[in-house]
Amino acid sequence: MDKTPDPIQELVAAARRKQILDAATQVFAEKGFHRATVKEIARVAGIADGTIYTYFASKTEVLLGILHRLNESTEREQQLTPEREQDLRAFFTTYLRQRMALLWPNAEVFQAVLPEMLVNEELRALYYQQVLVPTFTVAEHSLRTQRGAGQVQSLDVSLTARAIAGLLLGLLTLQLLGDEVIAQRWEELPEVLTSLLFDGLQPGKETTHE
Amino acid sequence: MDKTPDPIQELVAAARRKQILDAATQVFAEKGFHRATVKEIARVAGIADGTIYTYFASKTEVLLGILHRLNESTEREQQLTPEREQDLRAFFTTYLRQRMALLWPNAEVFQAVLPEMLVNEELRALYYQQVLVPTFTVAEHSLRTQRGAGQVQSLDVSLTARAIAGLLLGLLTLQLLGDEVIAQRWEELPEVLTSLLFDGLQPGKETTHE
Amino acid sequence: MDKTPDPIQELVAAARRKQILDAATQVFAEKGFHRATVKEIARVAGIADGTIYTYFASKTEVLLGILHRLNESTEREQQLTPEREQDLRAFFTTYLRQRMALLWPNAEVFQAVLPEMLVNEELRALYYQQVLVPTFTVAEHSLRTQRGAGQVQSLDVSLTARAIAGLLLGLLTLQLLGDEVIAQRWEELPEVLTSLLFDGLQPGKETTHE
Amino acid sequence: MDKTPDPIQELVAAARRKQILDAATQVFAEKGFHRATVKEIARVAGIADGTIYTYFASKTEVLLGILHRLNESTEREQQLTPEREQDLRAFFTTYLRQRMALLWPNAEVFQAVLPEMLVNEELRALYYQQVLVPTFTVAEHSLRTQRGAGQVQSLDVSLTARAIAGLLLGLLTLQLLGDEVIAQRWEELPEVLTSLLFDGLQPGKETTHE
DNA sequence: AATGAATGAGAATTCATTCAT
DNA sequence: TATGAATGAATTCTCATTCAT
Repeated sequence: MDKTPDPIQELVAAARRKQILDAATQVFAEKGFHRATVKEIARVAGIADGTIYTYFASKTEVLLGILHRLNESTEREQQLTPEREQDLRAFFTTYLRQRMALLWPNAEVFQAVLPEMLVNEELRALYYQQVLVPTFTVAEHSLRTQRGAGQVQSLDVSLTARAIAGLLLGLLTLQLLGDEVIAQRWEELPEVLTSLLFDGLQPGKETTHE
Repeated sequence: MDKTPDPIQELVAAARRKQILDAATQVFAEKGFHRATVKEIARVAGIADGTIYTYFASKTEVLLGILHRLNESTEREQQLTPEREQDLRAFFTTYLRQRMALLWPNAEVFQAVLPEMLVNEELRALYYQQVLVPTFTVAEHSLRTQRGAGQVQSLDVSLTARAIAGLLLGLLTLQLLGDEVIAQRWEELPEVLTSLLFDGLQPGKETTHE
Repeated sequence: MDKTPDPIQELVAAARRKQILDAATQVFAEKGFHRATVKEIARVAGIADGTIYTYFASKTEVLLGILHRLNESTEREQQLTPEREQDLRAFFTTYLRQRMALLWPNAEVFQAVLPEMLVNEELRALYYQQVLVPTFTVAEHSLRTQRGAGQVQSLDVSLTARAIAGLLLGLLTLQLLGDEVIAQRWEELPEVLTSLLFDGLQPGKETTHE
Repeated sequence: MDKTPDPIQELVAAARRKQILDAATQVFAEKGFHRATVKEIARVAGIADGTIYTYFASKTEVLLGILHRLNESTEREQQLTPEREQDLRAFFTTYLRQRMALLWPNAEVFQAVLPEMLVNEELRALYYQQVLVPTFTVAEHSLRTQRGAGQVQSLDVSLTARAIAGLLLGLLTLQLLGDEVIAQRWEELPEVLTSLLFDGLQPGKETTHE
């Protein structure tokens, strides 16, 4: 009478979930949440429409499932963050490179999920709490640590963390909006951004770093 | 056979268009493009459903109408951009303040329009060509001018312009995603960002500007 | 308080009616009753939508108007029928030629009106009473007269009259359905049909008439 | 990935198609194509609106479906046509009787489909190619054969075939337009028409056939 | 568990008709 | 009378979700 948590069943179920979420991510990204139909997702996943409802209660839950998966992978990344002190500048470049390497393949997920988030309270809250807050927290903590060590000047930690996060988010968005310069030179961005954030716009300072 | 362009009729028609676009902007922002119904837009505009089709061929055309309006106001702003040389830093703060003052009230429009843009090729192309390209062009030109005058160090103009645009776009997006810090401290951002971009993250430089 | 039957006004009104009916005939024939819009009819007539309602109570009434006009012209034709006794055969050819000359230009009207008649009781009754019944009556009378004069064999007058009417109606319909043979050889039909109806299909009789 | 054509499913699907086409034929005939609503067709078929779209892509496709069915049954009839030589006259009566027996029960279909055909290019072409052309071809062939055998006088085969087809079509149309004489005496028509076409209108010939 | 046909609520759009100007 | 913008009922079609097999 009890649920027998058959481990094999669970593996199969997990695989099906992944299958569905992968398909949904692709279709949501291509067509957007509303234009994407459950039928199409099922087709891409290679299963019948109805089967999706064995694993997810609704189309919206599928989107939430994508978000949760994103969240899990984000959590794993968080650790990557504060590497040991080398040159702070070098560290920062590495950090950016890491984050962007994570952002790039998730661009599709982001594209799938962002629009609906702007509109769906529940989704937005979930994403904010589970992805953004931890990101900010880690970043703020990192900044504070560096500042304490005198590595970073005394700036507004909260807003700076958000500015850096926003910078990446914004660049990703611009790329999704069709900017080819960003798309083609994505690799160069970590360096350019590091230069921008360390040397600033003002001249005569680039010598400072050296 | 010809239309006699009765100026009074035109005024009335323009007012109706505005009425519809205002209502649509609000409803799209609240519910997103798809969840927003024509009926609801009409209700908010205080007219009958069918009347919308006297002014716009389809729901999508209403969205395009919003975009065109945004485009027009953006065009007007572009001129504001390169103000007189004072302290470059002060100029930059002012510039950011202007742009953000424009962004803030248009947040709703942006929220209404962005999601659909990520998914609708035509819309995306339109926005990119009519809003982003001019913005980048102006910004790049400005940066080049300053650099020529030795005011700005030798950096990658294209990517830097995009970085700054992306920074603002990303911060706006974060705010739309529910970040209250940004929402509450929006006013402070120009200063903080100027500081970030001029002084950089590295310590010991804040004295440079003084 | 009374209606002043200003004769000039009446002329103008009659002209407007004609203008509208002409336009409606054309548009109904092209698009069918339902696909034809009042707006389109008005456009073709060169007036505003609303104006049509000054002259006709509804779109259906416009169709009825077309039918009435057809009826009037049909009435006028009826007289043409029983021409002088010459060779009966020659008379019949002439008769067919006349009727077909009337049918041909009215093909458009017929196309406009027939489909709706098959579906609209009122319209059907009207057409039947005002166009078909008189036609049959005249034809039957004519047949009876000829038969009395020994010119026509003793056949079923009612059904024969209908057969001849149906023959013309059917050929017209076939042509409207796209038969190019009929369209191109419309002129020859009176002779061919006369031959068919007088000589019959059986061989060895064609000599009879000679 | 492939569809396994489950024969039971196919039977069920075929039954549903028939169910829908039957209902549509009835409703189209009663109300005409445009006044007929999908909702009404579904109601008559005893299914939900949406179900119709599982089997037909659009309302127009339902009409095409009716036409295809008509076409298939017409194809089957074509074979019936040229029966063995007996008295040619008797043959012709039989032929007419057959065709009219086919026409009569299809009157409803014809009524449903004709009006839209007069207006819809695609439909018209389809009907012409698939129903009329084969009919003419068979009829012309039959006439030529008979003529070759000296059974039929030397007449214009093309136009004669069309005249006979038009005769039946026209009589059917007159009946649909409400002529009660034709409706009540439908059974007698083959004889009367045979008499008309063999004996002709001219007197003195009725003896020929005897 | 998987299937996919059936469901029916809901949405965009059309258009005959009205009516203030 | 003429106009044509406004109206809103009505219609086609879509698609998330259910459920019998």
